[in-house]
Amino acid sequence: MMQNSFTEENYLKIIHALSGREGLEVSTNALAESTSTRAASVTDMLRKLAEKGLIHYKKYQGVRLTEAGEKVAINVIRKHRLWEVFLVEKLGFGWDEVHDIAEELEHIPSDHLVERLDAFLGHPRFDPHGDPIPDAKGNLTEPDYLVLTDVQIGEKVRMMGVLDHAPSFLQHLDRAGITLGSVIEITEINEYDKSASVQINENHTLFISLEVSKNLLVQRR
Amino acid sequence: MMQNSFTEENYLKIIHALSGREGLEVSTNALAESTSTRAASVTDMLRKLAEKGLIHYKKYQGVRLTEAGEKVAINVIRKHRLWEVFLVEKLGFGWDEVHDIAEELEHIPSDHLVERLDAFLGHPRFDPHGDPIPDAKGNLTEPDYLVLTDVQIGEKVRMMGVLDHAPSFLQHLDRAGITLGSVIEITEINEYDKSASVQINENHTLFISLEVSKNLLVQRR
DNA sequence: AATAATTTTTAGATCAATCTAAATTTTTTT
DNA sequence: AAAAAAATTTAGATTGATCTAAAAATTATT
Ligand SMILES: [Mn+2]
Ligand SMILES: [Mn+2]
Ligand SMILES: [Mn+2]
Ligand SMILES: [Mn+2]
Repeated sequence: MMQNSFTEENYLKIIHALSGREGLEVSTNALAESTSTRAASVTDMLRKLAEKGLIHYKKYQGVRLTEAGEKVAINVIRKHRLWEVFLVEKLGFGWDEVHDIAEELEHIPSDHLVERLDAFLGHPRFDPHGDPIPDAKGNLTEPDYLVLTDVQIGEKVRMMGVLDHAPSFLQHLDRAGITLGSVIEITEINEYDKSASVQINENHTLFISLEVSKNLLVQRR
Repeated sequence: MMQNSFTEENYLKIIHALSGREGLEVSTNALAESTSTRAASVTDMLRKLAEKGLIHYKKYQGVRLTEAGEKVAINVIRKHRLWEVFLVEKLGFGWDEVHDIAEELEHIPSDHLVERLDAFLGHPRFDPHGDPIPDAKGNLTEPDYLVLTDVQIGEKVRMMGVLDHAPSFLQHLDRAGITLGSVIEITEINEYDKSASVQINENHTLFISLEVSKNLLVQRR
């Protein structure tokens, strides 16, 4: 049986991400957007992936992953996140620098390698952005965090992840002193623009915009 | 300026290997052999590499690397060997298991990554097979070892590297208890087939065939 | 030096992944 | 329910890396 190409793996990973935990149908245009290609190219690839039994595809109806496709996608995600842990924990990269490199490393095809890397890293459960790492059997459990916009004034929550993975956002958090595990207390919310004053780790206060709040995943304690 | 593809990098690396330290011309057929492709495909690729200024190529005359091509080739070799060190030293792979994986990892394109990996590994000078690792500036100095067939009876030498990198050969050495750094003393050479009796680390004796002797690099002490 | 053998290149396809432009289908609006 | 708009697919090209078969150039042999 033939291997999947980088391109195919990227499609599967993106379909997984876009279909969310409910496994909704993903549209051709959404994929064109995410893969930075044209809709016509997406259609071609969808026919191929369907051919290989990796997606359910009926013309004009959008796509979902098959069991087989889901397995491939989750394995790519596992590799991506393990490599990110390696880059940050072992090589000293910042969390804002690792995505693009992991985007390449995730396609290195060796089960043996992944399992040894996982052991070397101490079987981490989360990547540097707080995203859960699927286990060797392909189980991926998304913890149900809340978005900071759903938190009331006075509540103390813990920062557990981000929705936006863009370097610029991560660097913005660095400058604000917000990292995974930070304790955040909302002290004030401005009605006008929903910007907020927050206290970080009970020691410094700062303003954050709605844009930032919308991209922070937190947990009640 | 466009990046070099995996394929181009592999060609450059192979041209480097085949042209040896004298920088001899490499033939189309030799490349076809090494790349497991047909001569016609090689010709196509050579035109492209010449176009990009990475090789000197005149039809029917064979090829040599340009300065630019040499630089790319050495960088790929540097990455290959650093990743091999990582796989053996950090992930616990055997020296017979790492070549194919490094063959993929060598193409991951990030200078930042290579330099951090190099530092993480403690700036190793040699890979798990005894091959020298080029430095960050692209200096690659081949130590001049001798082949075991050039050693006399009674001489004690140190095992420094291998000419054959095939897993089967490396496993054969494992079974024989010969590793990098082993002290080898030739106690007898059979005229008929040039097989030899050798003593390893002053503690055990064994027979090795000419085939093995021809592939062992050693150093006088 | 002529002929034969070998090596290398050219010609013409194929396959994967992409594109643009045009056609078709679905969805939304009137 | 038509018409208009949007989304999707098809048709036909292009590019990179490969192939086979045939032609051309080089090298070796008589
Ligand atoms: Mn990727
Ligand atoms: Mn991540
Ligand atoms: Mn390679
Ligand atoms: Mn090696």
